[in-house]
Amino acid sequence: MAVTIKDVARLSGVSISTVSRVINDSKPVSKEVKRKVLEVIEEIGYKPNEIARTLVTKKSYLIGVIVTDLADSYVADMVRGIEEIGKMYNYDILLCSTYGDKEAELKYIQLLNRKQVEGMILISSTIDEEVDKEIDQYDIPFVYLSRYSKSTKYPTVSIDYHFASYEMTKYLISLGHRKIGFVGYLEDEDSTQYEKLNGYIRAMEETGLDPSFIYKTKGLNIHEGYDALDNSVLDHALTALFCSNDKIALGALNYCYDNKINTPEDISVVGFGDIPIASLIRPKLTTIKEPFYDMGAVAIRRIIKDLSKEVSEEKHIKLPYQIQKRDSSKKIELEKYKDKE
Amino acid sequence: MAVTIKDVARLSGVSISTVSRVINDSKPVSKEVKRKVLEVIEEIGYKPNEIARTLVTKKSYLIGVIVTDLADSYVADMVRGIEEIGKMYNYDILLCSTYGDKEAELKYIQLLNRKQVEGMILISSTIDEEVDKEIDQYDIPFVYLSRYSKSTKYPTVSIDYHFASYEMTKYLISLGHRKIGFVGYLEDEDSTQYEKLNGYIRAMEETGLDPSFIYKTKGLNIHEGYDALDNSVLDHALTALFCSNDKIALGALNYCYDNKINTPEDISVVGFGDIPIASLIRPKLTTIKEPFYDMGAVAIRRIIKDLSKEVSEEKHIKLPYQIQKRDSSKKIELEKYKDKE
DNA sequence: TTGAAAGCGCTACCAA
DNA sequence: TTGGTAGCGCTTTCAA
Repeated sequence: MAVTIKDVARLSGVSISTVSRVINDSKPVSKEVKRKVLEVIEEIGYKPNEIARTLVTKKSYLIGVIVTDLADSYVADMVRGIEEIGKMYNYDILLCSTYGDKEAELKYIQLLNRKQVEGMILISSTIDEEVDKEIDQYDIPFVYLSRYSKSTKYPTVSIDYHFASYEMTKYLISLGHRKIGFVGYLEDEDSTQYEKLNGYIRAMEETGLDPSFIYKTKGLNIHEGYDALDNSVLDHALTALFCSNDKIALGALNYCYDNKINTPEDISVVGFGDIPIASLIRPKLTTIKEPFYDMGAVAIRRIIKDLSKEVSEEKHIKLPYQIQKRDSSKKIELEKYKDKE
Repeated sequence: MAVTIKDVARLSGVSISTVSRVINDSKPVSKEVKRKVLEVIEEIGYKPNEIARTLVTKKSYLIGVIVTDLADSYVADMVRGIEEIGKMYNYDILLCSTYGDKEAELKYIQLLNRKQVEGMILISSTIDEEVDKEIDQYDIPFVYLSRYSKSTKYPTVSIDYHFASYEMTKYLISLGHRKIGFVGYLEDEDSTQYEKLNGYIRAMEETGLDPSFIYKTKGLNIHEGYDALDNSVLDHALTALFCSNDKIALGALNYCYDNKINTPEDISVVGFGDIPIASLIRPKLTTIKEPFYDMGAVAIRRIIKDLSKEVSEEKHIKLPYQIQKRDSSKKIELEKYKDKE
């Protein structure tokens, strides 16, 4: 059995109240008593039991974090942000992975609540009503870090996907590209994928270009980006491909490599996200840098603010992003462009 | 205030003992009473407070996991293994990142203990005595998932780095390579990097080859792999480079790319680890697949076994690995080989 | 099969 | 400045 506050009290000849006071520095304690108590604590290696503490104070210093899959580097990045900032406020992270299973999500929300977490952050693949309903039952701060933007009454942290996408498309156009394809996973209309698509469409239409070169993937992974492409890329003489995320872009890049389409000479390929690998592959991928770490950091800051009863700022926080111009996109050469026209 | 067991007891007209019995299914309770209690629980949405439970049962169902950095994909993989298996036994993960700071490591070991974790897994960049001493103070199961192999009295889970490295070198030799360089981070003699180096040396010497083409990096990251190389690669007419980890191999690959040395035509480059990116880049990297997920899984299994007082198997568990032969390594062409001789 | 009560380790109140 | 004590929400004896 570990040593408890009682042992300390007994050994230093004071009451447990006094011991409690010195370890919490909560009320004045005379110098000598304090010294003695500290001495005993040091000697017998007493460490307060946080569980007992939590039971009475109601402060667990625990934040529940439910993620889809840590293997996604952007998820890991978000968790890093959450954890690092949380630590600054003495909060610890209780981690659960759902692997996209909605039932698991529901289950973990309950579980974490039973474990008395003070707040929860959900990095989810979906936002759905059942989850909302479940969260409703608990009275703790909650933030969505979702790739879906369907309106929810709970706070979210994200970037302006539509505008980012619009800007990226404009950038490609400014490079001289006219026939620009969009590659994305267009399954769920509430997904950010659709926001990205719409940004693309708006930019194309504004410039009087044809926004109909759309390649639908069957998922968000590399091989699905690869599989979504076919000969029509060449047939349509596309000179640029805007992929809705970096993994899909990687797939596109590999498709080009395998089909002897040179990047960026023959075709520019750009992504979205800026996961670590984007700047490691050759050619380095032009993409939109999403501030994943910051999203995590902001999410937990928001929770900590809520916890301290500070008035919360806006509900849906949008963070800045950046277009990372790298080697996979290139100004179109005029002659070549004319050839293809 | 959340509803407690008292509310349930009052509303269903029984004692809290009885309620406790039905929620835990610990002692016989008459059918009607049980039904009634369950009904009330459902109605008012009672959820047991795990903190209170832990205080009396001493079971927190919490495993502390201290990692270096989640951004390293292998770390994330290990954590996945830990979490998934842990969940099967109802264990949750309390996550802390040290970013290589030993002080933080020590601090978190204490913190997690105060939070009453039942076991701890340390994914560390080092194994050192201070940490060992700190762990000594607590009486909970502990497993090292370290990249260092210095002997420690605590259980470890790893692979046989020496032999894996030996085998990989032999594989390169079997491909016809004779001038094989080793690229690694040889700072700390207790590091697994040295085990890998020794595996390389043994294989080379056994075959009567010169094992002195050693490139020392200044760290384990891509750019450090890149920076470790120089013209001597060409001068020595090396035909293969064995890199002590995948990131370093990536750096080597990039170095070759930038210096117009074709991989694998001019030089074979192989790595160690098989992080996700290894099979995504082109050419796909030949490497040794370390079972990161399994290492995590085995580590937590070991802890759970310890917890259930089962007799523990061997202390230092070695897991199988695989050589992944991919596109960055290639049989040497005889004519070319002769040219270079 | 049930209830009363002790107690887990701690904080916080009240009284001295 | 100190000590006594109630009580956090629960499990687990012990007795009925």
